[in-house]
Amino acid sequence: MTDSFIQSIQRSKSPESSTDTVLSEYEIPLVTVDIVVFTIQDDRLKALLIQRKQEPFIHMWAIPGGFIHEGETLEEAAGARLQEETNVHDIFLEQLYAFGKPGRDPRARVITVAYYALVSSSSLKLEAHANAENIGWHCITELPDLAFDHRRIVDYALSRLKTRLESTPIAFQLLPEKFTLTELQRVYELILEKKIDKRNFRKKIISSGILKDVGETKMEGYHRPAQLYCFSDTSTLNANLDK
Amino acid sequence: MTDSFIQSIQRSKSPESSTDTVLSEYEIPLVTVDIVVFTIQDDRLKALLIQRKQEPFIHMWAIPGGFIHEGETLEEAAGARLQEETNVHDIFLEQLYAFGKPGRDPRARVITVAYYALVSSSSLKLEAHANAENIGWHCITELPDLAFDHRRIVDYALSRLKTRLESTPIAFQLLPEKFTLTELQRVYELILEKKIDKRNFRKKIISSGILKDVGETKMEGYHRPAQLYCFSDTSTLNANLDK
DNA sequence: TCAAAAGTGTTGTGTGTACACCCATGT
DNA sequence: ACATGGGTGTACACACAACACTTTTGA
Repeated sequence: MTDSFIQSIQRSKSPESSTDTVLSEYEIPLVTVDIVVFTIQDDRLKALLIQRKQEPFIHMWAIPGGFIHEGETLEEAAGARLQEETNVHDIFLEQLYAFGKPGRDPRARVITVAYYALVSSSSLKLEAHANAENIGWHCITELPDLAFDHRRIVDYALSRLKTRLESTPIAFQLLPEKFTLTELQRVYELILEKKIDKRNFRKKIISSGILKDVGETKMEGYHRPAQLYCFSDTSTLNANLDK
Repeated sequence: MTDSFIQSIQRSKSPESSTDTVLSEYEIPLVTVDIVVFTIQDDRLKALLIQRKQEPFIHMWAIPGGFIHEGETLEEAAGARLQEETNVHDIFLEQLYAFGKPGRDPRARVITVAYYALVSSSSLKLEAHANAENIGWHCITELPDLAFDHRRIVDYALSRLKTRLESTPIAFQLLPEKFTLTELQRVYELILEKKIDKRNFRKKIISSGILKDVGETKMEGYHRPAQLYCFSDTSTLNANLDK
């Protein structure tokens, strides 16, 4: 995807050149989308990374992404490239920021529109049958060195996720449809990286009215079972401005 | 700028075609920057518009913008295109959002990275010697029909401006270096479109510590002169993530 | 009966809001 | 002396933070 497309552009547009900044002659920047995918797995907040098989940054890890195809909106492109590389689909996406500093891709002028995505811990079994072998979840506290400016993009995605979590109820995107209040609180604690008081948390969440008590309980271990809740209003979450 | 460049691209890349979607054959979207420039003038919040001289949307109003040149960061491009069209320079810029829905420009696939800018009412004498005749400030409550998806961009810029104003002290960018508390309060009222209590406003601003009392006063009319203040810390405002 | 997590209330502190009068100035 | 906007303090409501014990279950 990204790599082979850049190579084909380089071949078709400038066959005599083999250097880095081939496309800058045309003054037409290329545009990609890159996606920081978050999930919660094994009680850790993790991001999805793919190990590169080509230069530049060969063998380094990168976030998934690729070029925008004809007829796609930016958000559709982000969803489609993600599905091609990971098989996850129909997930929460929000545009983060456009990164376009000259030199961020050594081959050409590439502007990327970065997104972040949240996937439920229950739906993430779907990944790992991608084309590449080396694709995996990495704890955000222990990321390897990343290709391009992807470290900066991940850092910004994380900071956006934190602020969003304090203003809108997006935590549900990281949980299965039915969840306990303790599980929900754990999502907040992992993202905000701080302990939260159980009583205050429950009071705030319940009084906000965004939860529905599904009449069921969940047993886990040898102790009192927990009430299951679901999110009541998914319609308010879409923040896509470009449709 | 945008128009002549698209025309030259169309000529050079596809001389036999004279239709709208010339560049989509190459699947390479073009990238522009567009800027919503706000100021306060005559006790109104206004945005800068330029009347188009070409198709499409000829004679309609649009926000300033243009293509990204070689070697420019996105923010530099926004500042440069703005200066070329308006002569304002060194102003506050913040990236808003990337708009890239297919069809938003009928000629070609164009993705725009939108910015908003704030200019001081004292520095805005500089405009109006631009190349075009029809460039001017329009009250945000009485905008004409805008070209492309510019109305949506302006609306989003305004909503971003409101939320930024409640979280960070950017109002100073719309005022001269020295200002009175009443002038500052008026900026808040015009942007947030609501009356603010004078005592509560002054309490909050003063206790936040972001203002410095310059020892001077300002006389205006036949009444008690007002204290002048300036903003104490301009270093915390830059939100550019791409540098 | 024990272990382990679920569930529940009260009190203090700080932040935002509502509200009315005196002050300094030029004419 | 008056008209005009500049400048100030207090009381109430509400949101947030701190904090400890009882309940339910399976083993």
